Amino acid sequence: MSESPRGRSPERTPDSPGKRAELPAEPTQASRFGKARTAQSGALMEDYVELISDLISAGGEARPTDIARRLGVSHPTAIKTIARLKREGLAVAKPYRGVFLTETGEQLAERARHRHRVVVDLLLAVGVPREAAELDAEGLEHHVSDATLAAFGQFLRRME
Amino acid sequence: MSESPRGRSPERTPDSPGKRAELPAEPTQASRFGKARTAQSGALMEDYVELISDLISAGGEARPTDIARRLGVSHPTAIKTIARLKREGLAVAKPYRGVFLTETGEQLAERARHRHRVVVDLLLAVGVPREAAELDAEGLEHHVSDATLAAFGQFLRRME
DNA sequence: TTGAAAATGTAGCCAAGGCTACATACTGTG
DNA sequence: CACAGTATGTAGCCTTGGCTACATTTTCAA
Repeated sequence: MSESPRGRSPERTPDSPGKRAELPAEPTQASRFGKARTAQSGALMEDYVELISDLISAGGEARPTDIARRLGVSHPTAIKTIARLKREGLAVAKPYRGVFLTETGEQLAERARHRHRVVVDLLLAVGVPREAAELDAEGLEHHVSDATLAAFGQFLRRME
Repeated sequence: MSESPRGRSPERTPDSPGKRAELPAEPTQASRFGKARTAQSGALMEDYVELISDLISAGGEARPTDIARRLGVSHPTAIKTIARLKREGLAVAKPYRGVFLTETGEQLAERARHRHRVVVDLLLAVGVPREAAELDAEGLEHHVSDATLAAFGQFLRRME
């Protein structure tokens, strides 16, 4: 993902002011939404690298079939995504050999894992039942900014 | 979104047990991911209905161009999504007239708005800076389950 | 009242992320 | 060692969510 050749072109239709509008355009909100949406892109990649990292730790290898099963997708889907991981320099894999992470991929996995842990802990700390916390963290973790993550960390430390 | 004719077919490849795998398949995790991913689908719809509702409240009408600008997308994108909103019975619109929400759409908007508010409040309550809270809530709100939302509410009430 | 500017709508393209169906490589047992 | 049964990989299709380019309506100011 990161910077695909399409992306949000910085010069969109000028979208001239518009007399009729009593709403002040509010460019702030646009960037908000834009941010949220773009961020969502890397989410899948993170899930993959995190899982691959886990599989390797747990069993010494990460095979497409296992990855597919764990993510609840068909194996072609997994393979296609792994190909993208390779394209983006996060993973390496030779045909019929397992998948491995590059240095970059491992770092991403580590960060994802950390974020996941903090998010789950925070949810538990504010009283979310364990089950829901684990479930929701999966979706939430990809939308937590560094600032928010830092705040979570502080909150958790403050509560010990 | 909801139930498009494609969706996750319940009978996928049986993906037979597999002898070599020391990892226990863990169907739980698969559903976790699946859940998170599927949930993500409705996110865009919610953003739209919420925004349309806001625009109507604020200015009496919701026009595609405003919607597009506020969401940071091109107007054809907005129009296309609005068409989908109509298909799914969340909105109505006659050509060159503004967009309006159906009863269902209004309800969805209300729920989305509520969720958004609670999420922002919770973030603030645990010490996330206002700026980050507003920004992140946009992405987070769509991944908060009812159970988690309830827990957030309780936490906030407990702290008042 | 008319015509240019803005808003709206349409067509067609792209990538991501899914899936099914089919083809190929591996591997382990008989 | 051969071959059946997995695991891998490929091809082709679909929907969502974006975009640009172009066409059509509305609107408003002269």
